[in-house]
Amino acid sequence: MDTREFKSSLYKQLAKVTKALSNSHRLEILDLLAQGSFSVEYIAEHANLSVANASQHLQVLKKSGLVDTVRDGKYIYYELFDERVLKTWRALRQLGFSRNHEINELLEDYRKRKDQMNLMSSDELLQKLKKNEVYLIDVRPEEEYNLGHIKQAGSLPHKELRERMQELPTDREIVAYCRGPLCLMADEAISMMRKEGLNAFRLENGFSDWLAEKKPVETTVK
Amino acid sequence: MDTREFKSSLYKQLAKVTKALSNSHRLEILDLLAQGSFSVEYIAEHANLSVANASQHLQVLKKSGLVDTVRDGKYIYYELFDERVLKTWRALRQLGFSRNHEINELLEDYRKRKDQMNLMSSDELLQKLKKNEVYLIDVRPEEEYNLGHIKQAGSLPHKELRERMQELPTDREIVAYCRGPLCLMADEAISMMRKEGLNAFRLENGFSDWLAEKKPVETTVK
DNA sequence: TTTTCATTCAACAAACTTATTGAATAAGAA
DNA sequence: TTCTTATTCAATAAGTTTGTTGAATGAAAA
Repeated sequence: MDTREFKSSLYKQLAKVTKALSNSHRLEILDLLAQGSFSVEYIAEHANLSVANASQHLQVLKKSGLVDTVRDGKYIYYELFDERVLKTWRALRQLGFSRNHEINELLEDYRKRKDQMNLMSSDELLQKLKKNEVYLIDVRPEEEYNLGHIKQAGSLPHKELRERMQELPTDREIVAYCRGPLCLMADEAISMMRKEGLNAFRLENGFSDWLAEKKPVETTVK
Repeated sequence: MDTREFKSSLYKQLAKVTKALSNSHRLEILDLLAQGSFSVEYIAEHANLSVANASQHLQVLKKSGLVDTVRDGKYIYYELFDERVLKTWRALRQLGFSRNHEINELLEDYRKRKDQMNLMSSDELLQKLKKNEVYLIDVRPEEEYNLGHIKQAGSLPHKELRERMQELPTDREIVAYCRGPLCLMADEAISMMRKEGLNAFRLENGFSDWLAEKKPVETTVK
């Protein structure tokens, strides 16, 4: 093997990883797996794919070494291979945001149409939590809340919000969060709560960034 | 546009960037552009592509916002859009190395066959440069040396090494470097010098990592 | 053992991506 | 203006990726 051939095969090997990242459904799956490990069925449902199709995408991610599997009973749980996958995904996401004007426009448009969105930074939230000035709710599905959530947050899944609205305090600021900046459950929750006259805010990013910033979390022990 | 549609289009936009990264030739081009800006012809020659093909790949990179162009006289120079592209490329490269066993095996095999490779870390090199204990050569093409090189390094392009071998000192350690860990010109140079009985080492990574570590560089002023 | 059911596989058509060719464009030099 | 030449474009064929369908696996439960 001469130098040129060798060089080409190096870049081809590297491209195996980037090819695995080059599909929008697989990016959405990675973003979901940043929350914890989930079964094929769960992933399929939450990424809006057929089970067979989700399974195929997951196998691509697995072959490239980005995710790993663990069997527990009847289910096979997929999870990110390690910290580095999360770190790279975050770098890519930021690059995508900065280099693609359309993404920012899309997000801004969306948030404008859903009332003017009230964002709170993670540092501000931390301050207010210390002083007990806010009521914090995690609007992700309960499975994800149980795997880990922001310390002091209660679980109020987006799907149950409408019928459980009366549990929320009317005399305090309410902050809602979900997975990350691309997760829209928090946006919908804020808009619903504001319509009811509640003083609701959205945590700027979400749980995956809270984790990355190494801020306090806790797990629901069964 | 409902939430599901909106979500899909967000991930599709993000995938535009990752798709641009999903080809081995484009990765090789990015690695080259980490050295400075170059014309289409130069890039084509150094990445072993036809000019038309290189032009097409460069346009893909440009459309995704990863690179930018500047015209100077007859030539159009392509360059990385900004620091973030470099940062993301480095994160991807590291992830690729860690997740793809074959890459490490390929590199190790290559270096073993080319005599046992003598690597020197960048901190060790910096120490020795201060004490004037090493003779440092940059084996990249002269164009790249002129755009920026490690402080105190002389230019001795890989192609000219054989006929200029007698310029090298026999009583000191010689350290050679090129673009980055995937650049093989330094490896070939070390192996050639060792055959001539010189005490030659390879800088562990290369110029792009030296830059990223913010170690001292200088530019050839014309 | 047999049944159940989460997951994977195999085959296919449709949609993309890629390298190659040769011609077109357009900026600078003569 | 005409010539030169770096770069891009357009057309094509070969190769790859994707989503769908329905059937096959194979581990756990009954």
